Amino acid sequence: MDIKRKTSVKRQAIIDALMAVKTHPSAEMLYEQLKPSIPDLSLGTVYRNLSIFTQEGSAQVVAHVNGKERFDGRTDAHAHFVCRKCGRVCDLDSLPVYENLYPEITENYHFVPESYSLTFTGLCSGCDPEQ
Amino acid sequence: MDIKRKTSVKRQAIIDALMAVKTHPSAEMLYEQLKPSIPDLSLGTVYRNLSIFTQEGSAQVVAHVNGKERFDGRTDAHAHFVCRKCGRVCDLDSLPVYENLYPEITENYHFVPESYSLTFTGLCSGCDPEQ
DNA sequence: GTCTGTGCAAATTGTTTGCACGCAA
DNA sequence: TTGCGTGCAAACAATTTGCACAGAC
Repeated sequence: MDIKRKTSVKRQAIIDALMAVKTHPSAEMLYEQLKPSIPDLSLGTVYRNLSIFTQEGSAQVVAHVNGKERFDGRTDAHAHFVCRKCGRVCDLDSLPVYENLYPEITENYHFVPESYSLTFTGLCSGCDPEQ
Repeated sequence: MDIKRKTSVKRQAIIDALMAVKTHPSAEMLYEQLKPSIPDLSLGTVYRNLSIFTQEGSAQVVAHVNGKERFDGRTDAHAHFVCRKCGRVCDLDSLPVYENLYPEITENYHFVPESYSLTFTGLCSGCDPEQ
């Protein structure tokens, strides 16, 4: 039995914005982005809806940068890169996928994996002094 | 030029405890563990030193569970498993290591990886209803 | 003596929540 | 009309920080 949800302009705007964007925004970044077009939006609503999306599986937390959760509207398995200097979070496509390790983990540890996250940390192209 | 550090009984006790333990404790878990043997230890000191260790590279944050950072005194590359029900954090040894992907990432994205984290989430052996 | 380490408590800050009202069904 | 959705502000909780003193060198 699913939880009843009504449609809502704000809820839809939040998930739309999250899916349209590649910045893996924090709740506040989303709020700032949407505020101009939805002046009566409140930060609490962004938090509430992000929490719902995360539980439903339509969004996920992909990183913690400077103490803030960063969200992703993509739900397919893919890796991320976090710049330790500027805090940028980027998708890394074209990397191998690791669901094939699930059986090995279950066999060796008797844990049942449901998802995984692969995150690389370092300097991004804008912050690497060598570039 | 390194930052000057004096030796300190408490600082040593904190890193010793972190390295001796496989629970990937939070700051408070470490505090509770050490408090009996070091009655005048303060939680702020645990936080301060964990922050130093993390910056130095002698410890790392390996997960966020229920809003709390979880630390690891192991610095070699290895994966982790986080139980979404009980919050246990375990090492997964014997999984492949992914530093070999660094050159590919640099070539494709012009990012310079310095470390990575591979974390599986699911149910642990104590929480899986099938077991 | 100088400078780092620490206890303590207050401050900070990301996130959650209670409440009254708005709005979809 | 019913009950979820939201603004607002207060509450919460993890973490950080200022300050005065303790201890290492």
